[in-house]
Amino acid sequence: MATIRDVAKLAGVSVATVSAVINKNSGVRVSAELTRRVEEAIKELNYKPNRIARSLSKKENYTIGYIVPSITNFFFPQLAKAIEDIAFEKDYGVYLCNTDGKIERARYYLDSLIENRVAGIITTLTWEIEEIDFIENVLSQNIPVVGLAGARVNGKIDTVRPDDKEGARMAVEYLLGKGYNRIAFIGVKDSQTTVIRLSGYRQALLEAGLGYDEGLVGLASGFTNYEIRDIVTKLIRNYPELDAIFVFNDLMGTAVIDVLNRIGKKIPEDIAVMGFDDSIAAYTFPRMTTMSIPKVEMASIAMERLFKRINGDDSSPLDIKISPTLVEGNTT
Amino acid sequence: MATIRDVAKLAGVSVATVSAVINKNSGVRVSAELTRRVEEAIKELNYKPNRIARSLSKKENYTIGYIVPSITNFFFPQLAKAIEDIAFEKDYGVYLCNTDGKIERARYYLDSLIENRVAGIITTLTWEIEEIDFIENVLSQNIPVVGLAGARVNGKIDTVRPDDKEGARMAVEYLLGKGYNRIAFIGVKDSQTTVIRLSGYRQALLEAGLGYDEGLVGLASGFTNYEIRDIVTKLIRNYPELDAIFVFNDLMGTAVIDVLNRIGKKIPEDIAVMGFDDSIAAYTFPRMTTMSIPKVEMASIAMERLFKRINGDDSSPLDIKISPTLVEGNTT
DNA sequence: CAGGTCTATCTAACCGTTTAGACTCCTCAA
DNA sequence: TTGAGGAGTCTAAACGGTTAGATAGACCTG
Repeated sequence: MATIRDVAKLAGVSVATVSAVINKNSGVRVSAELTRRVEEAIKELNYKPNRIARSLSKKENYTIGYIVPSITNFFFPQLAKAIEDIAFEKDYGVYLCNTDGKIERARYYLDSLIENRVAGIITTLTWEIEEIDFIENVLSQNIPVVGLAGARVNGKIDTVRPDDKEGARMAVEYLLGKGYNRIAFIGVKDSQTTVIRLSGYRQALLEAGLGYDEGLVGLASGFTNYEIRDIVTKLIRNYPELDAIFVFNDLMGTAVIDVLNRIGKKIPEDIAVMGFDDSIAAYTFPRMTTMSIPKVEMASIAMERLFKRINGDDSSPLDIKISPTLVEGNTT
Repeated sequence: MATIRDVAKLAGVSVATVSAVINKNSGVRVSAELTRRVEEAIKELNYKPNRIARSLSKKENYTIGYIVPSITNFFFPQLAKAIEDIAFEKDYGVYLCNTDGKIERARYYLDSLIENRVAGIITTLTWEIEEIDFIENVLSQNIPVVGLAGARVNGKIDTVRPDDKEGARMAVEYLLGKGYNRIAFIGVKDSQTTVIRLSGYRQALLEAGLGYDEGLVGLASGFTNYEIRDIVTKLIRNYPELDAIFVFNDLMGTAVIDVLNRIGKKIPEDIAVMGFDDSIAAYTFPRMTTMSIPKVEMASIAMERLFKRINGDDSSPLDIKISPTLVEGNTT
């Protein structure tokens, strides 16, 4: 592969001149004649500057890392797209780091992103405690990190996320307003986001003067259908008067609908189902009622924060919450 | 940020020794005493090797690029996950390059991946002619490229893709077997994959002794609902006896179902709908009948080919076709 | 016309690794 | 006692860019 020295030799100039031609805007002026010769040589050799060498020399890397818990959860590709769009505009590349919910993979990627000297990292934090020291490790290497969606970890980094508690509260309030009053909640074990959404669910019930009954809360360890089947059937057995299920997110919501269909429950006549995040609600029939999270807006704000940090801003970290909005479907 | 020289100085050894300790398996032996001192210094300084420098020096880059037409099309994140999983195992990073269907973005990314000297590229080719010269450009820089899904471009690169023609033929054969005999096809304009799936549709009709009627084929320029609404209503107006629609992919299938629901058609009683790719069929209610593409298997084979090429294999390129399988749902 | 200024270009050091080859010891056989 | 061989460690030159500072003309100016 041709190098800048090959180009310089062929054009009969120095490497500095070639470099100046490549980086037109660097302030160094090159005569028309030499510019022409350099450009010809570049074409002749099909020369492509080596960004690795450039990064090393300039100590800057036009790459960011995006750490995502599950790229197959329909919610995240939409964030990924928004992130990638903005990065593209700014000439940044994006490293895709899918942790698959495994903390050792998050650890590996965080380390790997440091070693690759990325300019910054966008991450969805899902674990909580164990992550803190990794993040601090990254920050101590002067690589900014911004949390996108997920739960807040500490006050050390900017976070941009949906107002999960308020969103869940609104969702349950909506269900109550529709006349449902035996509402279950199904979420994910060991998920801080579940804890927060659950607290909104609880608050709405208490505000309405209804008690909070732990028996109405089911937590699954993942998104696999058979576990959700157990949870749903158990709920129905224990609470025959159950008339609505508020589910942690859309993906899980589809699993719940599937189970209800199989056991012959009519939606929404027998039981209403409501999702959260609007990642897939628009693609189900009947359309699932859900709380929509403005993903593009959220990702934009996160990226904006990240680039501010990359450019040296060290004001104190912000925790930005974005309000979800109700999208009424036909499952309630 | 600490460098290898800082570590060497603190440990009182040479950089070569530090390097040997970091790369244990390099064959160079280091005494226990010096190893200990180096490791202590690394910890003390929180030293992380700079992979950019390493890449430059070793002329190898543990990164591959994944060029994807649309990360928000549910089909692709599933491929992305499979690719990322395999890359992770081999200690490779993945650059996510979302072209959004824009050829200038594909061009940009291909160039950028060359400049970043990635080890290889996995790409879904969607355009056809214009892409060829880009791909050749990449190959001429000795960066292997493997086509995953999408249509074949030329005989210069390995391609791994579903057998689209056979899959479409099977789909239509299945519909005919169920007794439907006025079957429309809806696809995407300027898509080579549409052309291929369409040819399978045509073949099945001809094999069954039914004619091929161009009026039954609708092509949309994208996946937006209102355009699909026009296509569907026009089809129904022109062919009142229409009893089934075979749709290019699942994503589009959901749009078709949505339109049919809105105009009061019952599925599958009035009209059957069948998708392709099984990217989202499992999440719709009723579950959509579709042709399933074994995504993980396909991605694995593509990655296997890519790593063979990275390791110098230059046997002639293969075009590997994977047979889709029918997944019967409740929309037919 | 000497000296100053400006412009275009070049030389060489540097970014942080890897690694070939040189250099020391040390051991052991002849 | 000598010298060959090997183990452990080091020095210094790459890798392919960027860029500060040097250099050489060209052009003014008093």
